[in-house]
Amino acid sequence: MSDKSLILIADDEEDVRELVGMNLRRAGYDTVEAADGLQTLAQVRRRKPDAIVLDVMMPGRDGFGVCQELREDENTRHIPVIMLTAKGQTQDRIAGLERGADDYLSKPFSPKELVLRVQALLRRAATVVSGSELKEGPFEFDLSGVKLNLGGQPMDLTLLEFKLLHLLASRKGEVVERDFILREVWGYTEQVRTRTLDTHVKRLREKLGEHAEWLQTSRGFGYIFKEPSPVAVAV
Amino acid sequence: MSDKSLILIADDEEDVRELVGMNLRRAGYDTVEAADGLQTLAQVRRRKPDAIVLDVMMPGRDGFGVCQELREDENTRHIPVIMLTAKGQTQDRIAGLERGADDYLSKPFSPKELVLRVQALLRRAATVVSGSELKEGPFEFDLSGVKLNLGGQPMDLTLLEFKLLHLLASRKGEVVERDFILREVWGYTEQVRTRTLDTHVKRLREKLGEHAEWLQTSRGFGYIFKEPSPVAVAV
DNA sequence: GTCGGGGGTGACGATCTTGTCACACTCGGA
DNA sequence: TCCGAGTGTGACAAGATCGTCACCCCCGAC
Repeated sequence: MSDKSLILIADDEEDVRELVGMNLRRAGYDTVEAADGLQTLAQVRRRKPDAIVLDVMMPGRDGFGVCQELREDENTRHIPVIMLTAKGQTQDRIAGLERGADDYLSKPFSPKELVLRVQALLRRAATVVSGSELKEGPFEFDLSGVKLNLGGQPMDLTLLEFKLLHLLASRKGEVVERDFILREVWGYTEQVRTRTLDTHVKRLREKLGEHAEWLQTSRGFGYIFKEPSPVAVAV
Repeated sequence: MSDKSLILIADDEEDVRELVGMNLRRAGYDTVEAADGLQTLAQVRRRKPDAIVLDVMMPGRDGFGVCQELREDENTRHIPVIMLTAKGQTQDRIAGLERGADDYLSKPFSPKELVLRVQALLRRAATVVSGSELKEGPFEFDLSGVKLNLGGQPMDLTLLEFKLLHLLASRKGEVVERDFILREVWGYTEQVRTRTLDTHVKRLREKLGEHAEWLQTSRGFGYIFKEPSPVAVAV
Protein backbone atom coordinates (compact mmCIF):
# COMPACT_ATOMS: atom_id res chain seq x y z
CA MET A 1 0.00 0.00 0.00
CA SER A 2 1.35 3.34 -1.01
CA ASP A 3 1.73 6.06 1.54
CA LYS A 4 0.43 8.60 -0.92
CA SER A 5 -3.10 9.78 -0.57
CA LEU A 6 -5.44 8.21 -3.06
CA ILE A 7 -7.91 10.45 -4.81
CA LEU A 8 -10.93 9.13 -6.68
CA ILE A 9 -11.94 11.18 -9.69
CA ALA A 10 -15.55 10.65 -10.64
CA ASP A 11 -16.61 12.37 -13.83
CA ASP A 12 -18.21 11.11 -17.01
CA GLU A 13 -16.03 13.28 -19.23
CA GLU A 14 -12.74 11.63 -20.00
CA ASP A 15 -11.09 14.99 -20.66
CA VAL A 16 -11.88 16.21 -17.21
CA ARG A 17 -10.66 13.01 -15.60
CA GLU A 18 -7.38 13.26 -17.42
CA LEU A 19 -6.82 16.89 -16.67
CA VAL A 20 -7.63 16.47 -13.01
CA GLY A 21 -5.76 13.22 -12.72
CA MET A 22 -2.61 14.60 -14.26
CA ASN A 23 -2.55 17.56 -11.94
CA LEU A 24 -3.23 15.52 -8.85
CA ARG A 25 -0.56 12.98 -9.71
CA ARG A 26 1.86 15.79 -10.37
CA ALA A 27 1.01 17.08 -6.91
CA GLY A 28 2.00 13.73 -5.48
CA TYR A 29 -1.27 11.87 -5.17
CA ASP A 30 -2.37 8.53 -6.52
CA THR A 31 -5.58 8.56 -8.49
CA VAL A 32 -8.36 6.25 -9.51
CA GLU A 33 -11.16 7.07 -11.89
CA ALA A 34 -14.83 6.36 -12.30
CA ALA A 35 -17.10 7.38 -15.14
CA ASP A 36 -20.52 7.09 -13.58
CA GLY A 37 -22.30 6.81 -10.28
CA LEU A 38 -22.21 3.06 -9.97
CA GLN A 39 -18.53 2.86 -10.84
CA THR A 40 -17.89 5.54 -8.28
CA LEU A 41 -19.56 3.64 -5.49
CA ALA A 42 -17.83 0.45 -6.53
CA GLN A 43 -14.41 2.12 -6.58
CA VAL A 44 -14.99 3.72 -3.23
CA ARG A 45 -15.67 0.37 -1.64
CA ARG A 46 -12.79 -1.35 -3.39
CA ARG A 47 -10.09 1.27 -3.09
CA LYS A 48 -11.14 3.29 -0.08
CA PRO A 49 -9.83 6.59 -1.41
CA ASP A 50 -8.74 9.39 0.92
CA ALA A 51 -10.81 11.95 -0.95
CA ILE A 52 -13.21 12.12 -3.86
CA VAL A 53 -13.56 14.65 -6.64
CA LEU A 54 -17.15 14.18 -7.67
CA ASP A 55 -18.93 15.62 -10.67
CA VAL A 56 -22.56 16.53 -10.18
CA MET A 57 -23.60 15.56 -13.68
CA MET A 58 -23.14 11.87 -14.24
CA PRO A 59 -25.19 9.26 -16.04
CA GLY A 60 -26.99 6.71 -13.95
CA ARG A 61 -26.64 8.01 -10.48
CA ASP A 62 -25.67 11.67 -10.22
CA GLY A 63 -23.21 13.21 -7.80
CA PHE A 64 -25.88 14.15 -5.30
CA GLY A 65 -27.13 10.62 -5.03
CA VAL A 66 -23.62 9.22 -4.74
CA CYS A 67 -22.73 11.71 -2.05
CA GLN A 68 -25.82 10.98 -0.08
CA GLU A 69 -25.21 7.26 -0.29
CA LEU A 70 -21.63 7.68 0.85
CA ARG A 71 -22.78 9.64 3.85
CA GLU A 72 -25.28 7.03 4.88
CA ASP A 73 -22.66 4.31 5.12
CA GLU A 74 -20.65 4.21 8.30
CA ASN A 75 -17.54 3.14 6.38
CA THR A 76 -17.55 5.92 3.84
CA ARG A 77 -19.09 8.68 5.86
CA HIS A 78 -15.79 10.31 6.67
CA ILE A 79 -14.34 10.49 3.16
CA PRO A 80 -14.07 14.11 2.09
CA VAL A 81 -15.84 15.01 -1.12
CA ILE A 82 -15.26 17.93 -3.47
CA MET A 83 -18.17 18.43 -5.76
CA LEU A 84 -17.80 19.83 -9.26
CA THR A 85 -20.78 21.90 -10.22
CA ALA A 86 -21.82 23.71 -13.37
CA LYS A 87 -20.86 27.33 -13.49
CA GLY A 88 -22.75 29.62 -11.22
CA GLN A 89 -25.25 26.94 -10.32
CA THR A 90 -25.83 28.15 -6.82
CA GLN A 91 -28.63 25.65 -6.51
CA ASP A 92 -26.19 22.86 -7.15
CA ARG A 93 -23.70 24.09 -4.63
CA ILE A 94 -26.33 24.34 -1.97
CA ALA A 95 -27.79 20.96 -2.79
CA GLY A 96 -24.30 19.48 -2.77
CA LEU A 97 -23.37 20.89 0.57
CA GLU A 98 -26.67 19.74 1.95
CA ARG A 99 -26.03 16.19 0.84
CA GLY A 100 -22.78 16.32 2.68
CA ALA A 101 -20.16 17.51 0.23
CA ASP A 102 -17.25 19.14 2.01
CA ASP A 103 -16.41 21.62 -0.69
CA TYR A 104 -17.46 22.53 -4.17
CA LEU A 105 -15.81 23.95 -7.23
CA SER A 106 -17.56 25.48 -10.22
CA LYS A 107 -16.69 24.39 -13.73
CA PRO A 108 -14.63 25.53 -15.43
CA PHE A 109 -11.99 25.54 -12.73
CA SER A 110 -8.26 25.97 -12.73
CA PRO A 111 -6.44 22.71 -12.04
CA LYS A 112 -4.27 24.59 -9.61
CA GLU A 113 -7.23 25.58 -7.52
CA LEU A 114 -8.55 22.06 -7.50
CA VAL A 115 -5.25 20.77 -6.22
CA LEU A 116 -5.21 23.43 -3.54
CA ARG A 117 -8.69 22.46 -2.45
CA VAL A 118 -7.83 18.79 -2.33
CA GLN A 119 -4.80 19.56 -0.22
CA ALA A 120 -6.86 21.70 2.10
CA LEU A 121 -9.45 18.98 2.41
CA LEU A 122 -6.92 16.30 3.24
CA ARG A 123 -5.21 18.53 5.73
CA ARG A 124 -8.54 19.22 7.36
CA ALA A 125 -9.51 15.58 7.40
CA ALA A 126 -6.24 14.76 9.12
CA THR A 127 -6.81 17.41 11.74
CA VAL A 128 -10.46 16.77 12.39
CA VAL A 129 -11.12 14.80 15.46
CA SER A 130 -12.20 11.53 14.06
CA GLY A 131 -14.66 10.86 16.82
CA SER A 132 -15.97 14.26 17.74
CA GLU A 133 -19.33 12.67 18.22
CA LEU A 134 -21.08 10.77 20.92
CA LYS A 135 -23.92 8.44 20.11
CA GLU A 136 -26.22 6.83 22.62
CA GLY A 137 -29.52 5.40 21.51
CA PRO A 138 -31.36 8.08 19.57
CA PHE A 139 -28.96 10.77 20.80
CA GLU A 140 -26.19 12.02 18.56
CA PHE A 141 -23.96 14.75 19.96
CA ASP A 142 -21.98 16.70 17.45
CA LEU A 143 -19.27 18.23 19.59
CA SER A 144 -17.73 20.13 16.76
CA GLY A 145 -20.93 21.85 15.77
CA VAL A 146 -22.35 21.89 19.29
CA LYS A 147 -25.50 20.30 17.95
CA LEU A 148 -27.69 17.45 19.04
CA ASN A 149 -29.62 15.14 16.78
CA LEU A 150 -32.39 13.22 18.43
CA GLY A 151 -33.78 10.36 16.43
CA GLY A 152 -32.49 12.04 13.29
CA GLN A 153 -34.12 15.36 14.11
CA PRO A 154 -31.90 18.30 15.00
CA MET A 155 -32.69 19.62 18.46
CA ASP A 156 -32.44 23.23 19.37
CA LEU A 157 -30.65 23.29 22.69
CA THR A 158 -29.10 26.18 24.51
CA LEU A 159 -25.46 26.01 25.45
CA LEU A 160 -26.27 25.11 29.04
CA GLU A 161 -28.68 22.43 28.01
CA PHE A 162 -26.15 20.97 25.63
CA LYS A 163 -23.44 20.88 28.26
CA LEU A 164 -25.74 19.37 30.83
CA LEU A 165 -27.07 16.66 28.59
CA HIS A 166 -23.67 15.87 27.17
CA LEU A 167 -22.17 15.55 30.61
CA LEU A 168 -24.84 13.08 31.65
CA ALA A 169 -24.68 11.19 28.38
CA SER A 170 -20.92 10.89 28.56
CA ARG A 171 -21.44 9.09 31.85
CA LYS A 172 -24.24 6.90 30.65
CA GLY A 173 -25.42 4.54 33.32
CA GLU A 174 -23.70 6.34 36.17
CA VAL A 175 -25.41 8.41 38.77
CA VAL A 176 -23.94 11.86 38.41
CA GLU A 177 -24.16 13.82 41.62
CA ARG A 178 -25.77 17.21 41.76
CA ASP A 179 -22.64 18.83 43.14
CA PHE A 180 -20.58 17.38 40.38
CA ILE A 181 -22.94 18.62 37.71
CA LEU A 182 -22.98 22.09 39.22
CA ARG A 183 -19.21 22.08 39.20
CA GLU A 184 -18.79 20.86 35.66
CA VAL A 185 -21.54 22.78 33.95
CA TRP A 186 -21.94 25.87 36.09
CA GLY A 187 -18.45 26.10 37.46
CA TYR A 188 -19.62 26.45 41.03
CA THR A 189 -16.70 25.85 43.32
CA GLU A 190 -18.64 25.58 46.53
CA GLN A 191 -21.60 23.50 47.46
CA VAL A 192 -24.69 25.57 46.99
CA ARG A 193 -28.31 24.79 47.39
CA THR A 194 -30.06 25.79 44.24
CA ARG A 195 -33.04 24.76 42.20
CA THR A 196 -31.30 25.87 39.03
CA LEU A 197 -30.31 22.36 38.09
CA ASP A 198 -33.85 21.05 38.60
CA THR A 199 -35.25 23.77 36.41
CA HIS A 200 -32.85 23.05 33.61
CA VAL A 201 -33.51 19.34 33.81
CA LYS A 202 -37.17 20.11 33.50
CA ARG A 203 -36.57 22.27 30.44
CA LEU A 204 -34.42 19.60 28.91
CA ARG A 205 -37.10 16.99 29.50
CA GLU A 206 -39.65 19.18 27.80
CA LYS A 207 -37.47 19.51 24.75
CA LEU A 208 -36.56 15.85 24.65
CA GLY A 209 -40.22 14.89 24.52
CA GLU A 210 -40.71 11.15 24.40
CA HIS A 211 -37.00 10.60 24.86
CA ALA A 212 -37.08 12.35 28.22
CA GLU A 213 -37.19 8.92 29.82
CA TRP A 214 -33.46 8.65 29.26
CA LEU A 215 -32.99 11.38 31.83
CA GLN A 216 -33.82 9.80 35.14
CA THR A 217 -33.74 11.13 38.65
CA SER A 218 -31.63 9.47 41.29
CA ARG A 219 -33.41 10.77 44.34
CA GLY A 220 -31.03 12.21 46.89
CA PHE A 221 -27.99 11.95 44.60
CA GLY A 222 -28.41 13.45 41.21
CA TYR A 223 -29.39 12.36 37.73
CA ILE A 224 -28.57 9.48 35.50
CA PHE A 225 -28.67 9.09 31.75
CA LYS A 226 -29.67 5.56 30.78
CA GLU A 227 -31.77 3.61 28.40
CA PRO A 228 -35.33 3.53 29.68
CA SER A 229 -36.41 0.08 30.78
CA PRO A 230 -39.04 -1.33 28.47
CA VAL A 231 -42.58 -0.90 29.69
CA ALA A 232 -44.47 -4.04 30.54
CA VAL A 233 -47.41 -4.27 28.20
CA ALA A 234 -50.68 -5.64 29.53
CA VAL A 235 -52.25 -8.42 27.44
CA MET B 1 2.50 -6.39 27.95
CA SER B 2 -0.65 -7.52 29.62
CA ASP B 3 -3.98 -6.60 28.14
CA LYS B 4 -5.37 -5.95 31.57
CA SER B 5 -5.73 -2.39 32.70
CA LEU B 6 -3.03 -1.34 35.09
CA ILE B 7 -4.03 0.63 38.16
CA LEU B 8 -1.56 2.57 40.26
CA ILE B 9 -2.40 2.70 43.94
CA ALA B 10 -0.78 5.63 45.68
CA ASP B 11 -1.25 5.69 49.44
CA ASP B 12 1.17 5.86 52.31
CA GLU B 13 -0.77 3.34 54.38
CA GLU B 14 0.16 -0.19 53.52
CA ASP B 15 -3.17 -1.52 54.77
CA VAL B 16 -5.06 0.62 52.33
CA ARG B 17 -2.81 -0.36 49.46
CA GLU B 18 -3.33 -4.01 50.21
CA LEU B 19 -7.05 -3.76 50.58
CA VAL B 20 -7.48 -1.75 47.42
CA GLY B 21 -4.97 -3.82 45.51
CA MET B 22 -6.60 -7.08 46.42
CA ASN B 23 -10.00 -5.91 45.33
CA LEU B 24 -8.80 -4.46 42.08
CA ARG B 25 -6.82 -7.58 41.21
CA ARG B 26 -9.85 -9.66 41.99
CA ALA B 27 -11.79 -7.47 39.60
CA GLY B 28 -9.29 -8.32 36.91
CA TYR B 29 -6.86 -5.44 36.98
CA ASP B 30 -3.13 -5.36 37.38
CA THR B 31 -1.83 -3.11 40.11
CA VAL B 32 1.28 -1.20 41.06
CA GLU B 33 1.83 0.64 44.29
CA ALA B 34 3.49 3.78 45.50
CA ALA B 35 3.88 5.01 49.05
CA ASP B 36 4.55 8.68 48.56
CA GLY B 37 4.34 11.46 46.07
CA LEU B 38 7.74 10.98 44.50
CA GLN B 39 7.27 7.25 44.11
CA THR B 40 3.91 7.95 42.54
CA LEU B 41 5.32 10.22 39.90
CA ALA B 42 8.16 7.80 39.25
CA GLN B 43 5.79 4.87 38.84
CA VAL B 44 3.53 6.83 36.57
CA ARG B 45 6.37 7.56 34.22
CA ARG B 46 7.74 4.04 34.35
CA ARG B 47 4.57 2.00 34.17
CA LYS B 48 2.11 4.33 32.46
CA PRO B 49 -0.92 3.10 34.38
CA ASP B 50 -4.42 3.31 32.93
CA ALA B 51 -5.78 4.89 36.06
CA ILE B 52 -4.57 6.08 39.43
CA VAL B 53 -6.08 5.76 42.88
CA LEU B 54 -4.49 8.65 44.70
CA ASP B 55 -4.57 9.40 48.39
CA VAL B 56 -4.69 13.05 49.34
CA MET B 57 -2.56 12.61 52.45
CA MET B 58 0.90 11.49 51.56
CA PRO B 59 4.30 12.39 52.87
CA GLY B 60 6.57 14.47 50.69
CA ARG B 61 4.31 15.56 47.92
CA ASP B 62 0.61 15.24 48.65
CA GLY B 63 -2.10 14.06 46.29
CA PHE B 64 -3.00 17.53 45.17
CA GLY B 65 0.51 18.31 44.10
CA VAL B 66 0.88 15.00 42.33
CA CYS B 67 -2.38 15.45 40.51
CA GLN B 68 -1.49 18.92 39.42
CA GLU B 69 1.87 17.79 38.16
CA LEU B 70 0.31 14.95 36.22
CA ARG B 71 -2.05 17.36 34.54
CA GLU B 72 0.70 19.66 33.48
CA ASP B 73 2.54 16.97 31.57
CA GLU B 74 1.27 16.23 28.10
CA ASN B 75 2.05 12.54 28.54
CA THR B 76 0.15 12.01 31.75
CA ARG B 77 -2.60 14.54 31.34
CA HIS B 78 -5.15 11.99 30.17
CA ILE B 79 -4.71 9.42 32.95
CA PRO B 80 -7.85 9.29 35.04
CA VAL B 81 -7.38 9.89 38.75
CA ILE B 82 -9.61 8.90 41.65
CA MET B 83 -8.72 10.84 44.75
CA LEU B 84 -9.15 9.43 48.22
CA THR B 85 -10.11 12.14 50.66
CA ALA B 86 -10.68 12.22 54.39
CA LYS B 87 -14.24 11.76 55.45
CA GLY B 88 -16.54 14.64 54.74
CA GLN B 89 -13.69 16.90 53.77
CA THR B 90 -15.66 18.83 51.22
CA GLN B 91 -12.73 21.19 50.92
CA ASP B 92 -10.54 18.32 49.83
CA ARG B 93 -12.98 17.08 47.26
CA ILE B 94 -13.31 20.50 45.76
CA ALA B 95 -9.59 21.10 45.79
CA GLY B 96 -9.05 17.69 44.23
CA LEU B 97 -11.50 18.22 41.45
CA GLU B 98 -9.99 21.61 40.82
CA ARG B 99 -6.54 20.14 40.42
CA GLY B 100 -7.95 17.82 37.83
CA ALA B 101 -9.02 14.69 39.67
CA ASP B 102 -11.73 12.86 37.76
CA ASP B 103 -13.50 11.44 40.76
CA TYR B 104 -13.16 11.29 44.49
CA LEU B 105 -14.03 8.87 47.22
CA SER B 106 -14.23 9.62 50.92
CA LYS B 107 -12.46 7.44 53.43
CA PRO B 108 -13.59 5.08 54.72
CA PHE B 109 -14.96 3.61 51.54
CA SER B 110 -16.26 0.23 50.57
CA PRO B 111 -13.86 -1.66 48.32
CA LYS B 112 -16.78 -2.54 46.13
CA GLU B 113 -17.57 1.07 45.48
CA LEU B 114 -13.96 1.81 44.68
CA VAL B 115 -13.91 -0.96 42.10
CA LEU B 116 -17.13 0.34 40.59
CA ARG B 117 -15.69 3.80 40.34
CA VAL B 118 -12.50 2.56 38.73
CA GLN B 119 -14.53 0.61 36.22
CA ALA B 120 -16.67 3.63 35.47
CA LEU B 121 -13.60 5.77 35.05
CA LEU B 122 -11.94 3.37 32.66
CA ARG B 123 -15.11 2.98 30.67
CA ARG B 124 -15.39 6.73 30.43
CA ALA B 125 -11.77 7.16 29.45
CA ALA B 126 -12.28 4.64 26.67
CA THR B 127 -15.33 6.46 25.40
CA VAL B 128 -14.05 9.95 25.69
CA VAL B 129 -12.90 11.40 22.46
CA SER B 130 -9.20 11.39 22.92
CA GLY B 131 -8.72 14.49 20.87
CA SER B 132 -11.80 16.53 21.62
CA GLU B 133 -9.61 19.55 21.54
CA LEU B 134 -8.19 21.79 18.92
CA LYS B 135 -5.08 23.81 19.55
CA GLU B 136 -3.75 26.56 17.35
CA GLY B 137 -1.29 29.05 18.69
CA PRO B 138 -2.72 30.51 21.89
CA PHE B 139 -6.17 29.09 21.11
CA GLU B 140 -7.37 25.94 22.84
CA PHE B 141 -10.85 24.75 21.96
CA ASP B 142 -12.44 22.33 24.37
CA LEU B 143 -15.15 20.78 22.26
CA SER B 144 -16.50 18.66 25.04
CA GLY B 145 -16.98 21.55 27.41
CA VAL B 146 -17.65 24.07 24.65
CA LYS B 147 -15.00 26.30 26.11
CA LEU B 148 -12.13 28.31 24.73
CA ASN B 149 -8.86 29.00 26.44
CA LEU B 150 -6.86 31.86 25.01
CA GLY B 151 -3.30 32.07 26.15
CA GLY B 152 -4.25 30.06 29.22
CA GLN B 153 -7.14 32.32 30.12
CA PRO B 154 -10.68 30.99 29.79
CA MET B 155 -12.70 33.07 27.36
CA ASP B 156 -16.37 33.69 27.76
CA LEU B 157 -17.82 33.16 24.32
CA THR B 158 -21.42 32.77 23.31
CA LEU B 159 -22.48 29.68 21.45
CA LEU B 160 -22.49 31.48 18.13
CA GLU B 161 -19.11 32.98 18.74
CA PHE B 162 -17.69 29.62 19.66
CA LYS B 163 -19.08 27.96 16.55
CA LEU B 164 -17.84 30.75 14.34
CA LEU B 165 -14.36 30.82 15.73
CA HIS B 166 -14.06 27.07 15.82
CA LEU B 167 -15.16 26.78 12.22
CA LEU B 168 -12.52 29.23 11.13
CA ALA B 169 -9.85 27.72 13.34
CA SER B 170 -10.56 24.24 12.07
CA ARG B 171 -9.74 25.56 8.63
CA LYS B 172 -6.67 27.44 9.65
CA GLY B 173 -4.98 29.09 6.74
CA GLU B 174 -7.92 28.71 4.38
CA VAL B 175 -10.17 31.48 3.24
CA VAL B 176 -13.61 30.49 4.41
CA GLU B 177 -16.28 32.07 2.28
CA ARG B 178 -19.05 34.11 3.78
CA ASP B 179 -21.73 31.90 2.30
CA PHE B 180 -20.11 28.85 3.72
CA ILE B 181 -19.88 30.33 7.17
CA LEU B 182 -23.50 31.38 7.07
CA ARG B 183 -24.45 27.86 6.07
CA GLU B 184 -22.39 26.11 8.70
CA VAL B 185 -22.97 28.38 11.65
CA TRP B 186 -26.35 29.92 10.95
CA GLY B 187 -27.84 27.16 8.85
CA TYR B 188 -28.91 29.50 6.10
CA THR B 189 -29.73 27.46 3.03
CA GLU B 190 -29.94 30.32 0.60
CA GLN B 191 -27.57 33.11 -0.17
CA VAL B 192 -28.58 36.11 1.80
CA ARG B 193 -27.05 39.50 2.11
CA THR B 194 -26.61 40.21 5.76
CA ARG B 195 -24.30 42.14 8.02
CA THR B 196 -24.84 39.63 10.77
CA LEU B 197 -21.59 37.88 10.11
CA ASP B 198 -19.65 41.15 10.13
CA THR B 199 -21.16 42.11 13.44
CA HIS B 200 -20.27 38.84 15.05
CA VAL B 201 -16.76 38.97 13.72
CA LYS B 202 -16.44 42.38 15.24
CA ARG B 203 -17.70 41.12 18.60
CA LEU B 204 -15.30 38.22 18.43
CA ARG B 205 -12.40 40.51 17.69
CA GLU B 206 -13.28 42.65 20.67
CA LYS B 207 -13.24 39.64 22.94
CA LEU B 208 -10.06 38.22 21.48
CA GLY B 209 -8.21 41.44 22.23
CA GLU B 210 -4.61 41.30 21.13
CA HIS B 211 -5.17 37.91 19.54
CA ALA B 212 -7.76 39.37 17.18
CA GLU B 213 -5.03 39.50 14.56
CA TRP B 214 -5.57 35.80 13.97
CA LEU B 215 -8.95 36.65 12.51
CA GLN B 216 -8.25 38.29 9.20
CA THR B 217 -10.54 39.59 6.50
CA SER B 218 -10.31 38.26 3.00
CA ARG B 219 -11.96 41.09 1.18
CA GLY B 220 -14.62 39.97 -1.23
CA PHE B 221 -14.51 36.35 -0.06
CA GLY B 222 -14.77 35.83 3.63
CA TYR B 223 -12.50 35.40 6.61
CA ILE B 224 -9.38 33.48 7.38
CA PHE B 225 -7.89 32.26 10.61
CA LYS B 226 -4.12 32.35 10.49
CA GLU B 227 -1.08 33.20 12.48
CA PRO B 228 -0.49 36.92 12.27
CA SER B 229 2.64 37.76 10.32
CA PRO B 230 5.32 39.20 12.55
CA VAL B 231 5.46 42.96 12.56
CA ALA B 232 8.59 44.52 11.19
CA VAL B 233 10.24 46.41 13.98
CA ALA B 234 11.95 49.67 13.17
CA VAL B 235 15.51 50.02 14.42
C1' DG C 1 -6.83 61.00 -7.12
C1' DT C 2 -11.55 59.51 -7.60
C1' DC C 3 -15.13 56.39 -7.16
C1' DG C 4 -17.80 52.36 -5.87
C1' DG C 5 -18.49 48.57 -3.20
C1' DG C 6 -17.38 45.81 0.68
C1' DG C 7 -16.39 45.83 5.46
C1' DG C 8 -16.16 48.00 10.30
C1' DT C 9 -18.72 50.10 13.97
C1' DG C 10 -22.07 51.68 17.33
C1' DA C 11 -26.69 51.59 18.67
C1' DC C 12 -31.23 49.63 19.32
C1' DG C 13 -34.98 46.59 20.16
C1' DA C 14 -36.79 41.92 19.94
C1' DT C 15 -36.03 37.68 21.70
C1' DC C 16 -33.85 34.13 24.14
C1' DT C 17 -31.62 32.50 28.13
C1' DT C 18 -31.30 31.75 32.79
C1' DG C 19 -31.55 32.00 38.01
C1' DT C 20 -34.84 32.31 41.51
C1' DC C 21 -38.98 31.71 43.89
C1' DA C 22 -43.42 29.82 45.56
C1' DC C 23 -46.09 26.08 45.49
C1' DA C 24 -47.45 21.24 44.33
C1' DC C 25 -46.18 16.72 44.36
C1' DT C 26 -43.78 12.26 45.39
C1' DC C 27 -41.07 9.00 47.52
C1' DG C 28 -39.63 6.56 51.53
C1' DG C 29 -39.03 6.02 56.28
C1' DA C 30 -41.26 6.07 60.79
C1' DT D 1 -50.83 6.47 57.33
C1' DC D 2 -48.27 10.61 58.15
C1' DC D 3 -44.46 13.56 57.55
C1' DG D 4 -40.46 15.71 55.70
C1' DA D 5 -36.94 16.13 52.54
C1' DG D 6 -36.19 16.26 47.85
C1' DT D 7 -37.96 17.10 43.31
C1' DG D 8 -41.24 18.86 39.60
C1' DT D 9 -43.46 22.89 37.79
C1' DG D 10 -45.03 27.45 36.27
C1' DA D 11 -44.09 32.19 36.43
C1' DC D 12 -41.23 36.14 36.46
C1' DA D 13 -37.64 39.50 35.83
C1' DA D 14 -32.84 40.56 34.91
C1' DG D 15 -29.56 40.11 31.81
C1' DA D 16 -27.37 38.19 27.75
C1' DT D 17 -27.67 37.42 23.03
C1' DC D 18 -28.54 38.39 18.39
C1' DG D 19 -30.12 40.46 13.90
C1' DT D 20 -30.63 44.72 11.70
C1' DC D 21 -29.71 49.27 10.38
C1' DA D 22 -27.41 53.69 9.39
C1' DC D 23 -23.26 55.61 8.86
C1' DC D 24 -18.40 55.76 8.18
C1' DC D 25 -14.14 54.10 6.56
C1' DC D 26 -11.00 51.79 3.67
C1' DC D 27 -9.35 49.10 -0.16
C1' DG D 28 -8.70 48.42 -4.86
C1' DA D 29 -9.75 49.39 -9.65
C1' DC D 30 -9.48 52.82 -12.97
